[in-house]
Amino acid sequence: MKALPRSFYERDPATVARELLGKMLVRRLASQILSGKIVETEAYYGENDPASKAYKGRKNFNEPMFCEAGRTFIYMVHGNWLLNIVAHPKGEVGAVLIRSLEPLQGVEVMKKNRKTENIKALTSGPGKLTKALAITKELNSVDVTDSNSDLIIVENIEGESFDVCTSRRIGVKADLPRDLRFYIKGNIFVSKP
DNA sequence: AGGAAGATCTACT
DNA sequence: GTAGATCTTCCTA
Repeated sequence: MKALPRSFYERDPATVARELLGKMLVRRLASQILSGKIVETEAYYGENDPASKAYKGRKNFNEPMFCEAGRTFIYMVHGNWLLNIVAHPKGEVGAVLIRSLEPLQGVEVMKKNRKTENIKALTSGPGKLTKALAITKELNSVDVTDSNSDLIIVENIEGESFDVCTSRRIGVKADLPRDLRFYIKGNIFVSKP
């Protein structure tokens, strides 16, 4: 299992968000592996983006966004942990929010974590997928390019193709006049078609 | 101390 | 399908 290189994340957040679609997110637990295909993402910038956590400058909790690309940035909103991957060209600030996954390995564990038998409800939303994969603040700032990490992102199984759709970001109070949300067309695990 | 935040679940009109 | 309560941290006063 080979993680994507750091250079993948050292580009414009929107580009990274677009290209993360179809990649595999792998969560390594003590006894098992949980994984899912990334089907929905959103890009966030730094000081020029009013919706970004980094908008009001560097704080303790958003520290990772200002650091090396290719790490996680996890924070709590409305009682849910949300998973971001730090992504930006060197010297800039930005991150990509993982909004939903398609479950691949460890579905039974995910069902237990989510307390539901409904496959469609397992990972079809940013707060849901973190519960399903047992992602909490403990995984904040983990390096997803290091194959030894408990959370990594790897290249997709080859040969799969799909159409990409874009839209405005979801749930954002003050959005930029751009489409910064990307998702796989027709995938049932996308939170909002 | 108080309120806002990238959301989710439930229960209804 | 929409509306409301409630989820848990971190920020600002």
